[in-house]
Amino acid sequence: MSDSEADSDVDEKNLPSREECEERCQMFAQVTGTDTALAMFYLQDREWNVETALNAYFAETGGEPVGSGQNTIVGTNTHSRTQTVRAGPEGPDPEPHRIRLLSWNLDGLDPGSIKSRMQAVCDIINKEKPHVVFLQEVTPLTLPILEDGCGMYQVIPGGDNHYFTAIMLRVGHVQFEDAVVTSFPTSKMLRNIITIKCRVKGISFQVMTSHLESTAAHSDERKRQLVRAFEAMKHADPDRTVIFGGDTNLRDKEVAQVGGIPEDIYDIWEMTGQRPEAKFTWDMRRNDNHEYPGYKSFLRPDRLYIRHCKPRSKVTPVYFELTGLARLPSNKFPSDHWGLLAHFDINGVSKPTCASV
Amino acid sequence: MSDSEADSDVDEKNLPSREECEERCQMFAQVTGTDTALAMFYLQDREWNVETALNAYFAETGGEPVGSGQNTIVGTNTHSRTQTVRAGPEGPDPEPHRIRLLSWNLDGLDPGSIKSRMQAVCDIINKEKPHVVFLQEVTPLTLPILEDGCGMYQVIPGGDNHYFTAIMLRVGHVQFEDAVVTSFPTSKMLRNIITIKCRVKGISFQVMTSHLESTAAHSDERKRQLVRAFEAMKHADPDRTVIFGGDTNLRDKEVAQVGGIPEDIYDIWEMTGQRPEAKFTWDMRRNDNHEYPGYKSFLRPDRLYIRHCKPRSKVTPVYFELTGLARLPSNKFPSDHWGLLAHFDINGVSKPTCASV
DNA sequence: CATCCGAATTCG
DNA sequence: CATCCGAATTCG
Repeated sequence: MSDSEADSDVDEKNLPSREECEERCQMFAQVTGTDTALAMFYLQDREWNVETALNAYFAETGGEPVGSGQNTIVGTNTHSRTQTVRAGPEGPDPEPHRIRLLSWNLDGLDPGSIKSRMQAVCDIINKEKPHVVFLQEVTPLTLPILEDGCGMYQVIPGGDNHYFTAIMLRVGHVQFEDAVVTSFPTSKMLRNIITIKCRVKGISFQVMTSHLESTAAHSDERKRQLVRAFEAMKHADPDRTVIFGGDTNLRDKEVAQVGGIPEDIYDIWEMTGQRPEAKFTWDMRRNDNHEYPGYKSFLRPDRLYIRHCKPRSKVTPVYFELTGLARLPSNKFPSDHWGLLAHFDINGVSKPTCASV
Repeated sequence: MSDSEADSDVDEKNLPSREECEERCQMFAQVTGTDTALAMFYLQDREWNVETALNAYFAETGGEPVGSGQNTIVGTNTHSRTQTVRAGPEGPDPEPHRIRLLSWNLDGLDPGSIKSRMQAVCDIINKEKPHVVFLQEVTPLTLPILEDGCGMYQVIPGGDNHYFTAIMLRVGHVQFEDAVVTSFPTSKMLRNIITIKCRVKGISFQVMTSHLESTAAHSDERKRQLVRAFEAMKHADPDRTVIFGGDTNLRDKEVAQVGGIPEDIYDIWEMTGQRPEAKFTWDMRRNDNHEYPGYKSFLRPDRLYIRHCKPRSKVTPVYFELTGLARLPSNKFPSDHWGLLAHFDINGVSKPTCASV
């Protein structure tokens, strides 16, 4: 939406820096499953444009081209080059086997310290550099703060008034393919799902976030929405690794009441060992952003689910942690929810040798 | 329990009346699938004792004897003879193909007009003469009223304090075999199931009643109890027709939440045409035994379920009606619930010719 | 500008 | 002697 104001100070005819060229070789090698020597062969004749090089490679080798459909990676790559220059040169990926995803309900509805809370969220995102970020309770006021504060990210909001969800993709590291926003037909709270198809390190993903119907009183609608999300995961292209999550507002008994998690879908907190210290993502015992007299509830509304691609999984969830646990100078936490940071390893990929580091 | 105080005024050596003999011939013919001529042949040499005659018949023809197990029909038959004499002679069964079952929450907890309400219930039972009666909210005060007022019935209570369920069997028409009371382990309201094995017109039944956990707030416990009841129905002897019901306190969505009614179990109100006038068994719009300002709820807490015997069903539910719809002189209804009266037809049995009527 | 839990209670 | 509904509200 407001992602192009910084483009003018960069001459697109200039070649990228040596470090940037190395990074693009790594990316090409990652996506194609080849090596940096071949990458350099394709990139140096195409002004180091990764998309052009990849399309040429796939056209010659008969593989799948990048960026099919209406939304291609052209805009993303342009953005990527701009942003990468603005953010300064990066070295080669220190964790080529690792993919990270953050999900966070930002409590944009609480006006207290809203700007510094959102800036703290940006600082954490920029430090952790997750490839994909799921956000809930973004507002018209907080969206520009997040966009400005996370210049390295492409932001796809799921709404534009009151409060809504958004997905952020790390430019230059996530190849955006397609985004669709699907409303829940019987939601009384304008709830929906954002579904984005993208590639990360050569792996095709479908990432989906939602903020399912809130409060105990709306359990039935929430369960309907959960069932729809599970159905969408099940029916996604088998080639894609599907990750759905966000603020589901779920109670465990509700998951049981809809028949449990479907057979081929897994709760990422559960499959990474059910670490108790990462369980309660909304915990009044530790988080006093909202003070109510008398009660100290702790729940796990924020959840992530994965459905692997077929015929075999390409990533493995390896670690699940909470973030946003530190108080800000205002004495508030960034949100009343903790953020969820999930780490995935790419299966069967060992760290490549990095000759130039 | 208190079923023998009237025995002394009857000489057991006396032969039954002509009408009683005819009735016993009908019963024998019904059970054996023969005719009244053969029945008379067996009965007249055995002092018109139906059980002895039936056992002789089955011993000679290799069929299944009546009254296996610890609880035999001996006691019931003795009772039957007594009660029938006390109640006066009956003619032959005017509806030999018909079996009837009544279920009713009697609201014994409401002290208002309690005795006349319970007497009205007895009057209805004695008029309708259902073979089996399921009662809920019987109390220590109301149990003796029901026992005294329904002398033609054997009463098996499921508890003895506060309030509880009971099953009544029409003596001489229902052959009692066995009764078990099974507590729900997590009930906070002492709820249980009475399970009775019996025979009616030659058909083996397992009849079960319960008063499932009450109030909207205890939905989860109620659903657990429902699942247990369904499991008990499913696992009953395949030879038996199983009828479970009572005040289930169910809302339709709760049935859906436990996965719906199991495949081989049917809701008798539904399978008899879902007659709207027989739907709401607790209807504040029509029943003002309890007056609350402001709300007029109507629900269907009282339900009956059937699981047929294998390999094919022996009875068919044909009609489902409400009872207790008339105001008493006190202006109260017999209970705040209507009673459910279900009518079953025995499959493939046409009315026998009644030569002597 | 905003109040999310959940058992108990109110009130229509 | 007894208060069962259910959405909204309270209060811990």
